[in-house]
Amino acid sequence: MIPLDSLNIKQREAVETTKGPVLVNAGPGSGKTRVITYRIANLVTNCSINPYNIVALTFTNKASREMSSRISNLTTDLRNSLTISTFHHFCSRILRYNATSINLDSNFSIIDDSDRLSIIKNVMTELKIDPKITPPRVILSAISNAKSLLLNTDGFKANASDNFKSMVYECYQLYEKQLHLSQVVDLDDLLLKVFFMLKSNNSILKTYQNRFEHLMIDEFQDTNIAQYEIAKLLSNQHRNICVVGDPDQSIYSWRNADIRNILDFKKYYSDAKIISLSENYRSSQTILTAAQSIISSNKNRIHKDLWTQNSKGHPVCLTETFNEREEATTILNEVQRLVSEEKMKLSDIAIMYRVNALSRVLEEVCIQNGIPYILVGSIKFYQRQEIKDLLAYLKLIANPKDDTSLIRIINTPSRKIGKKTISDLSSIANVLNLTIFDTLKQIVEEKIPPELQKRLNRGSLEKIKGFYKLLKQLLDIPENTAISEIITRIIEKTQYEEYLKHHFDHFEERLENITEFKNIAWDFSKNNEENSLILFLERISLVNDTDNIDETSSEYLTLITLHQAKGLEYPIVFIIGMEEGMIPHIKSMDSDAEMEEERRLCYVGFTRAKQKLYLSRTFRRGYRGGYERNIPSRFLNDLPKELTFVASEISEPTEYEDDWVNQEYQSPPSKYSSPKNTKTRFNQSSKSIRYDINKDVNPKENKISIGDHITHATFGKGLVTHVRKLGNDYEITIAFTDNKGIKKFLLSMAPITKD
DNA sequence: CAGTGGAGGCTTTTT
DNA sequence: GCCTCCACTG
Repeated sequence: MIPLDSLNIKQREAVETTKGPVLVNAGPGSGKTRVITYRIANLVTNCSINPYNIVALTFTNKASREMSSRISNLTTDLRNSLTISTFHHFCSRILRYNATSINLDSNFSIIDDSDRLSIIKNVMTELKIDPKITPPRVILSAISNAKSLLLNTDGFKANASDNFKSMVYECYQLYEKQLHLSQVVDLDDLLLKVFFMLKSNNSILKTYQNRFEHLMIDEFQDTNIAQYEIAKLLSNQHRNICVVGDPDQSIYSWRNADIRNILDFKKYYSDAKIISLSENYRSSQTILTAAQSIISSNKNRIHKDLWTQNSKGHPVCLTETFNEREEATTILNEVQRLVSEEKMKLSDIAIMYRVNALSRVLEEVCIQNGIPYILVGSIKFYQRQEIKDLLAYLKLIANPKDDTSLIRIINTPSRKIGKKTISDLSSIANVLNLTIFDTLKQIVEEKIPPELQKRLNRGSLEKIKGFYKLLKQLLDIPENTAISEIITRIIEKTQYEEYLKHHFDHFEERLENITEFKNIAWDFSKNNEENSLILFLERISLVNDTDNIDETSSEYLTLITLHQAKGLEYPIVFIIGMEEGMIPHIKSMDSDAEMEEERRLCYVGFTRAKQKLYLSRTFRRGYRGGYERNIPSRFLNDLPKELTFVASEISEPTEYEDDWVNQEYQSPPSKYSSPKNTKTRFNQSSKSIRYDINKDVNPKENKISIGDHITHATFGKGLVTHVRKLGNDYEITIAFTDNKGIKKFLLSMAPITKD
């Protein structure tokens, strides 16, 4: 038996209501994952349900791994037959298993975003749609949106009421035609095709309905219509469906997550038991109250009162700095202080931001200060050019019909097959209604009509024949060859390394990436008995880079976007860029719905913090080349003043500051309830003075500010990283180039000149 | 065909 | 400010 007495009453109710539909409205840190894992353990151990009959669906691989490992901590030996998977993985399996029933090759590959983009660009060219007037991404997202709403081309046509929609419809049709010809699917298809398969094939539907007696969905607020409808279909026989989510943490509506699912759930399952988890185990009272004060301004929301038994904790600290460099320096000083004085580990700390671009300065200052950091998901491994090239070769070996992959590598490494030849080849393929690979085959076997062949001149003909020969050699690699070995052969046959060395400055890094890729392939073969290339490719298509964060390491500071931070927690959280235009983002300002999502995003950020929450804003931020004056984020106005304090000596408005300090925003009065020493200490480490490039106080001071490049008589070139007032003088910190280190000087004494 | 340079663009990105 | 796309030239 699994004891359930460690759960609170509500959690226990959610775990023990095993029959019928259940909706769990779970606030942040209220033990959401705990409920699902205990529920599964309870079903298996206490209710004797066969794990084979249970499925739990998540959104990320990370979440499903976490769930698996937490369940195996509770009970033994049931992970194997349990289905814990992401929606897409789950559907991919169903689709592959039953592919032939819908006229799809079970070797189908899954295309990524950039493949989709290049297909849609071709489609648009064919339809003579100007990509400057209608960006391909717009069409693509319209199609993706349609698929998420379960509109296939026929369904879309019925709704194509205006000019834009009929244009999208034309593109959608051709796009689908190309996908079908290539025997590939996009990520949305995994859901759409499974839905229509289940809907139209009763025997397949019955098989799965019989099997899945119990179905659970994590992060239900993030489901789109397609996912929800699939879940409904699957659970309609046993009706044991349990969904867990938090509408206040819905931050992916721009990816078609649909909050209507929660409302519909209550309507569709009128007998659903609705359980709210409102005790928070994660954050201090102060953090929770601050977060509530942000979210409670949303009008379109179901009211929910969170509470915690945790102590009041530290006040929320707002730091105000002049610009983004000073912001980074101030925050990283505090990070170092937390590590050295408060015995925090770097892995306890995360710095969060709305847009990726904000990580740049943080990175620079981390490097200057020697702080190791992990930048979550910036340049993605599988999106690197060299990896994409090799993947394209692998995909082509698995499925030679895959035109997109073929076109990607037909001239990589260079085989002197240019744009003209490729477009001639595509047009021939188009006329014959064949894939490019089959067209090449026909050409080599001299089976194509001479008037078509004439479109290619003799030179191009020889080159593409050579390419076909190469492809044949790759296709002849025996099927049971280890994937890493296949990669090695591809590299040999195409002389890919020589290509890299010849074409790129930083080829060493690219070679390292390839080695890493081979290692991944090797690991995969080791852990999967069937050495299937298709499964390997599927895994990669459905894996994202966030999955690779190593949470066990204590060595690294985390830099992460607010979106990516959902589902994570850290003892210490910094959120930077609390400015109008940043959070809330400027693009969300003309829509109430989007503004509410920004608020939820901010709420998600706040509720990641367990012990201490720091917010930061700047007066000016160098962003996109400009240097903008910033108004504090409207969300700061919602914070209870008694819970916050401002760690800044530069926030008091002066005569030349007035124009960029928002009139509405007032610095909190100094009677904060914060422990005095906390404030003082933090201020010591951030005693940066306000300096203004326009102000003429001292001619020398005017010359030097953070970010300036200077030359020192002894140490040479360097970058000013910090300026702070020291008596009547200024202490400046300079990071020198050529590994000469970081040194501090008195401005009046230092033999420096500005470059 | 390949390599360069200027113009324009720009949130977030679970799978 | 940086990256991507394309148009032009060798």
